Amino acid sequence: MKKKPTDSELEILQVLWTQGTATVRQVNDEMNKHRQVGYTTTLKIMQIMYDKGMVSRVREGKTHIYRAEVEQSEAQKHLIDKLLDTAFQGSATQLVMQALGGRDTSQEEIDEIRRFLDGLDDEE
Amino acid sequence: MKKKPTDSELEILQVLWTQGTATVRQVNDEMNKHRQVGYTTTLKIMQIMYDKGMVSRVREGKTHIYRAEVEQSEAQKHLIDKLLDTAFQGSATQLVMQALGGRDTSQEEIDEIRRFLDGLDDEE
DNA sequence: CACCATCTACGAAAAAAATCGTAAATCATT
DNA sequence: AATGATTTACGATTTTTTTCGTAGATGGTG
Repeated sequence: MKKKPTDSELEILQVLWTQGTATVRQVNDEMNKHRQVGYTTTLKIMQIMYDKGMVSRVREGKTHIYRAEVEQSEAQKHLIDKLLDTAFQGSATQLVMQALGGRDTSQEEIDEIRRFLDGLDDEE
Repeated sequence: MKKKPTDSELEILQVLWTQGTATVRQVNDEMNKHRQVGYTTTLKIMQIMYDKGMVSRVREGKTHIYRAEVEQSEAQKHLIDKLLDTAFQGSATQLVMQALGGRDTSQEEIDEIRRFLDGLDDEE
């Protein structure tokens, strides 16, 4: 899966990632909480994703139950790579600081990141 | 500037951000270090960006000298917001960890982020 | 079994982005 | 002033993505 998912594809993947599996209707309902999209539009995109191998599906009665075939972490990594490349001149540090600044981050989260950083030290 | 720049626009902005100002040719040359793009293609996109107000330009002899009218940090913030929303379920922490893990981060950078986190504590 | 609601399949259209060819303008040099 | 190189302007084409209408299939219910 080399190529970057489109925005719509990402929206759909997101639903599948959190729900594990879902029908077109479930995905569409979920998307409509955020913005209005027609059912057949969602269906079409999911069919395209199926053709691309980004999702798999099994027939259950007359409906299809979909599952993401792209690892969330994989996709995230790609997107970050891309972002680093196109907007942060490759500096992960800059990205991290921008992600944390200008956004309210709870103390727990900050601590969690500290522990994460501690883990990084050891590995090298 | 509410709307997200396209990928090509970002590539161009990136050059302008680092160089300060640049002609179409300079931008195009820079882009061709990474991938092959025709001169008129770059020109066209920069003209579109000019129409959108994303860049400004001054005439210097027969050429135009362009400058980004979008703050890099502004654009970065938007992009991160978008990314958080579409691929990280809104968790900045997850994004940060993904950005740092699976990538080799130097000790200095880690320390820099630590100091940055220390700064965040105080503010609350 | 007929009806109804819901689903998938298919294709076309619309919208958004990217690419490039051609022509006209500009400038430097002869 | 004519030539040549480089630039901008403009428009057309192509490609990618999104959207949706319509038709046909399926399954449940009376």
